[in-house]
Amino acid sequence: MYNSYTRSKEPFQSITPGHVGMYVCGPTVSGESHLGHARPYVTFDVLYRYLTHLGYKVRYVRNVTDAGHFEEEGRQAEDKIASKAVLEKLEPMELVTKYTNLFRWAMKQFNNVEPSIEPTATGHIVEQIEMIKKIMAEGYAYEKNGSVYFDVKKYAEDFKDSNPYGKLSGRVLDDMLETTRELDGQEEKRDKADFALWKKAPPEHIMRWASPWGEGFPGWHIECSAMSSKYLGEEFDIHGGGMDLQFPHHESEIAQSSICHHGKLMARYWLHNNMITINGKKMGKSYNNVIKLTELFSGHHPLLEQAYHPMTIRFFILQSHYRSTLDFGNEALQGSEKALKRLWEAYENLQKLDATKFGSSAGDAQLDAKVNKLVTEFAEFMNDDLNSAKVIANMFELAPVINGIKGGQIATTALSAATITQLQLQMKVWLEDIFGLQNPSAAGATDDGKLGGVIEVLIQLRKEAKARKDYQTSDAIRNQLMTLGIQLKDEKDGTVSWSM
RNA sequence: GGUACCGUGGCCGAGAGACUAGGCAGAGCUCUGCAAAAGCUCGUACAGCGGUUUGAAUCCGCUCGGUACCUCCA
Repeated sequence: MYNSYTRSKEPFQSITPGHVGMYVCGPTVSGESHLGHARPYVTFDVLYRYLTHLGYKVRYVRNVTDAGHFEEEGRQAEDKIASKAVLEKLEPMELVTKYTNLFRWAMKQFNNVEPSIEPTATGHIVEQIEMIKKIMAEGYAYEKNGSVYFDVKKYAEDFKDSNPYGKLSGRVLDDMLETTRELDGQEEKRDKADFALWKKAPPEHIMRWASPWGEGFPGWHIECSAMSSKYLGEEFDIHGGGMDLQFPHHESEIAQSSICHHGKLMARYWLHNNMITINGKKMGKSYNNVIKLTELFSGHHPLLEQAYHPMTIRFFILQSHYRSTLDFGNEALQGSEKALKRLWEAYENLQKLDATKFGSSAGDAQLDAKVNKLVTEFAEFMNDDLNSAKVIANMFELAPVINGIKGGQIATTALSAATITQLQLQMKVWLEDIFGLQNPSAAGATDDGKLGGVIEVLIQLRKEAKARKDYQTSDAIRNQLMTLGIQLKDEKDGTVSWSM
């Protein structure tokens, strides 16, 4: 896997054989998650699933940033209606709970496995304060007016041989000191590059805790250092997150942790996913171009031509490499939607094949070898820096073979029973277990399969109409179901299948 | 301004010195009562200009265009 820290691909080797500790930076729950947030959590979910599949016991920690300096989105607009705003004022924890729940709901829609631990920043104020105290005791932080800042310059000098400041993000401290920028609280810092460990809370600030330095709240970076070491130890295997977190967030984490843990580098492998873009621009709050996940699922957004199923999004993400930017577009998403549908139907066709009907040897040795090669390559591609795009490309090369067997264009004697069995197994493992994909057209779980029963009745009626050559009736049934989004297909063997 | 990165056929997107990536859309054909689905076939792309090389989309240089980070950010 590609390690951002060393800027090279490295073979993965866990610190403790058989075990993996993985920390992924979670969301800031001051507002609703958007499409951009889907990428890291799908990407690292697949990594988690893959490592688990490989037999590792993985402890996956993904934090929830629910403390800090933020206001509810849209609040400013509401403030214009001043009197109303007072009445509708939300308790900070209420706000944070609302968006945390919404985030978890969205993760479930994506079929992301729940992390082993999902620690919240507010639940670890004590740990963060302790860590700040330690950094101060070591002489790498100073207090000013109730806020505590990290002394980057001192760290950079003392740790230049172990974990040099700027190594992860490719930054030169001297260059950074030259950038002029007016920032809040800048005048309190000894140096522009310093960052806050603890911030004094102004009277109107919604979240505040008591600390040795007065009432305030933790700086953004300290939570990850504190919580990762608490649950994964001073050194763990994988640290993941979006590329935009590389600096200053991850750089700061490294610095804080190095001081508290005797110069140990907190994580061995640093993985960063690239951004989802929209018209070539990063999707982000500050660009005013976000599409929230709820909007994506419902289709209610001016940029959306239709609603998109969470599995379409998941598949869309997996069709590209995680370190490339991925450009959003209706045409692209619709392409993914159709592609996934076709792939999934091929997969279902495959699982319906009866392996015992295949011979012990392959009638078409060349095709048989090709199939085996394509399947073997799944792991090869995934082992090369998680290239899910290539794995999926192989699956699409297998689809015509599967459909060909079903459709009769390929003889059942062409492939050996062993190959079919292997194909069935591996497709299941990769599609469902590792990629975490699900049938995108599955009927809602609520109808208990009643819909299927109803459709079977209609299929039977249509069959009878067809038998007496009453094509008007049979076509009417088919067409009317089609307008409801249910498609009937007359199969070659006389049966009728349907999909949504 | 500093530091990286990117520019692939109508769209999305792999690849990275010689090999058809793949998907969607489009065209033709086969099967079919019709349709859909499925299968088969097709497009021969790598920003531009130079250079290195037997050979470059892939390496080097320049030009043009774009993005990200340097501030909260997935």
